[in-house]
Amino acid sequence: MAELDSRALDSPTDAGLVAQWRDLLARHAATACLLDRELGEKYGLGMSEFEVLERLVEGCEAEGLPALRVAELAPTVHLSQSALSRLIARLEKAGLVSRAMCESDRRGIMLTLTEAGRERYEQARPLHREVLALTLVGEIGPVCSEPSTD
Amino acid sequence: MAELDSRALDSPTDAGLVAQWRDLLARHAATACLLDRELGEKYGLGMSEFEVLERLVEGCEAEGLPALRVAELAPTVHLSQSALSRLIARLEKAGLVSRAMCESDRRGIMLTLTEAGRERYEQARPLHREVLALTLVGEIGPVCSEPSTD
DNA sequence: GGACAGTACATGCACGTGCATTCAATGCAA
DNA sequence: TTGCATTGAATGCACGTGCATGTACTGTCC
Repeated sequence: MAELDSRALDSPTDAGLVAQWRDLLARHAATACLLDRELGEKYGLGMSEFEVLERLVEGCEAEGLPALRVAELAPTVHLSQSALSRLIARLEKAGLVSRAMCESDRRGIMLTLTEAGRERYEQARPLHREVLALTLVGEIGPVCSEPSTD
Repeated sequence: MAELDSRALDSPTDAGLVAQWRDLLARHAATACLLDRELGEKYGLGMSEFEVLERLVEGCEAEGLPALRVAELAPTVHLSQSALSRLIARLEKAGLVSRAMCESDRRGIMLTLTEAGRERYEQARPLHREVLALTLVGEIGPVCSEPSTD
């Protein structure tokens, strides 16, 4: 007879899902916001910029190559293709990466981390880890640290 | 002698944090993207719009009041004050909520869910739960469902 | 009462994002 | 070889967001 109640209730399963989702949302918001603020303030990097630099470092170390294709990078960062393209343009303008045409497939773009790029990454990493340790451990506590709720 | 290695390595703790963060990022991206796409396509609601409607429904049910102050709503949605203000303006323009001056404190705004607003929420909720069930359970699997990676 | 700091919300502005489109290069088929 | 669908990446555009600011109102201290 539940259909008589216009305010349908969540099943226990759904309630759990919603709780999980809200916790995830809160953690994401807190971490992303703090990360953006801190990295931006101190190193001129956004969260995604840092992420891309990190993938670049890892990718190069893993394959021993000095460069990585944008197409390889794309699936690992959660950005649309256009957003990634512009992000890379920003990094290049900042002198942190350099774009070069890929010889084997001239549609592709090879990304190389510049010396400045690697340095910037190495400098920023401790702060990045610090933020994660701060926001990812323990209970989410009270409703904490929304954007502009310093 | 770790300082001789220019590529500092993460401590085991940090590595775990990073893994946790990446999982969270992936889940958030997948869920938020799908949620936005589905709710937007079928009910003309963004993820945050739905969230606000839901808080409104819950808040009213909890307090038995027909209205909620924006200030009460703010800390529960992970949006800046300005973003929330505009989101509410959108909801009002769509006829889903109505804004009224708060008598006890004339700076405040009382939000009321319209009949259309409640209906829209009730209609959209099953899809919302469906998406959560789809993206939140189990391992994150392969790098899945970035925006525009249909 | 009058001045003033603080709060609640709205708005101008710059910016990052996604979608749709465009352009170049590739692979395949006829 | 020519023609055509496909892929990699860049770009025009609209839109949602955060920051800084503005406006209205409240409470307090004098």
